[in-house]
Amino acid sequence: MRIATWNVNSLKARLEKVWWWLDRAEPDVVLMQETKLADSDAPVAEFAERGYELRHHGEGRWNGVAIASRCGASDVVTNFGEALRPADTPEGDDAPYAEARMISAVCGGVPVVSVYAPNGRTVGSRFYEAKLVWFERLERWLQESWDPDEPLVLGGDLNVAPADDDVWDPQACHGGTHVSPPEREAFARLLERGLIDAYRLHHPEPERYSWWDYRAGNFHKNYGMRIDHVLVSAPVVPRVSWAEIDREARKGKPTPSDHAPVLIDVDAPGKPLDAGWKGAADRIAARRKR
DNA sequence: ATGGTCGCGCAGCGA
Repeated sequence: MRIATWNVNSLKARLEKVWWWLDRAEPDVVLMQETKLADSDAPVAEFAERGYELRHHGEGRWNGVAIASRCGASDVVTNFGEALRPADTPEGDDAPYAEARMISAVCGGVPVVSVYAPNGRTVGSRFYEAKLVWFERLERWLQESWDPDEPLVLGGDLNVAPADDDVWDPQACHGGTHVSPPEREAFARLLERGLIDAYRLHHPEPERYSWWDYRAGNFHKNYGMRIDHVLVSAPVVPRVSWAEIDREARKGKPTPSDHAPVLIDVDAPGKPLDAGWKGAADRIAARRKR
């Protein structure tokens, strides 16, 4: 079973790219973020034509998460099992319930979760504080709804680069969001709880990113961050046969998302996929000199 | 290396 997570940066704008990528990677389950759609606008029929059941949770315009699965999607939970609250809800503990950032389902016998952590904007802002509160809510949901001895695959845009190897230039990123100690501690607590970074398990090498700013040719210089993650529980670890970040999906036309999909194969390996990292280092080094 | 680009939606904000 091939499971991917992909911040698509508008599912509506990305639809043609998504169809291309489904053909390319043949994933069984795709955890999506930033669909920017209301549930009523989710392209359920279009996914069904391609053999995927689409489960969507969003209000439109911002945020929005979804799960597309060709091996079933049962027991759907949205927003940590809470009702979405109006966006003008007072700040503080209500922040995790104001935006559509979490959906889970059981696909092919495996519980999967698609999450989109708040960006945080700037360290110390109320948006940053809300990001940390959101991580606390995620932790509590995990504690209440999952036994670490049970299978779980949690994927999404966590908006945290867990280590300095996960950013193109730690000095340049220092002081910003995604790398601050409290954010990294929130990520580390997920690992302490029993989740394992499946990509890192298979790829210890540095300079592997999942997001690159659209601007300034950052993708072509590989100035990025590894902020999209697939975390798996201990029972799943020995079943993960392969992991990749498909940087090919960040290229070309139609316009790509600013994020690349992160994929794992659970049990039997899926279709072979050249994610385009081999030889990229030399080409990138040449570009940086220009 | 706080923006040179996107998406949304029609001005300017969020990422």
